Amino acid sequence: MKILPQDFYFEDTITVAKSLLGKTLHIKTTGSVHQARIVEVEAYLGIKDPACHTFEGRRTPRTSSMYLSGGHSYVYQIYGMYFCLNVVTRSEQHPEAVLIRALEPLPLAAKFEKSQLVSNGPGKLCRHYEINKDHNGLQMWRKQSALCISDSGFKVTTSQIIERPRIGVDYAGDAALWPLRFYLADNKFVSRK
DNA sequence: AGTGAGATGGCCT
DNA sequence: GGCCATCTCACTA
Repeated sequence: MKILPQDFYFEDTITVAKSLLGKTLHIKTTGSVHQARIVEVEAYLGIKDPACHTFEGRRTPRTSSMYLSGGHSYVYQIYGMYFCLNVVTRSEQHPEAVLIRALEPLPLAAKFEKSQLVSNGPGKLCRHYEINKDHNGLQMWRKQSALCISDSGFKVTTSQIIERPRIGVDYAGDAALWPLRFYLADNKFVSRK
């Protein structure tokens, strides 16, 4: 299994976001290892992005891991009951990240069942895979981390990537319209059509 | 199908 | 005190 090296995450955030589509997320929980394909992401562009937690250089305890180098995880709690998983991009001087919005569980069962729609949303996937505050600030380029990402050879072409405005950021004015949500066309596990 | 509200609590001002 | 990068269920039609 080819773990993505840390410098994979040093590129510009939109490039990393698109490149993460089709990659495999490995989640180690107590006793078991899960794998899932990344099928939907969103880019958050740091200090000049009103939708981003680090807009205008905001730096708080919650967002401190966004100021780590690319390849670290950034997990935060939202609405008191959900967690969201991000992968930090670029360098310490550029607190940007990619939100993982949906996963396709692997291996895929022979028959698609609705009950398997457990990871088609940023909060749902963290709930299902038990990703929480303990998974904040991990080095995702190391295979011994509880979270890491590999390239399993799944091919994604540019024409398969749908670009849409991000979800749930209406407070961000114009930025709410920026096409920074990316997902795989025709994938059943994407959070919304 | 589409809309609206409630759950629920840490974080930031 | 108010805001949330969400999810689910109830209700309308």
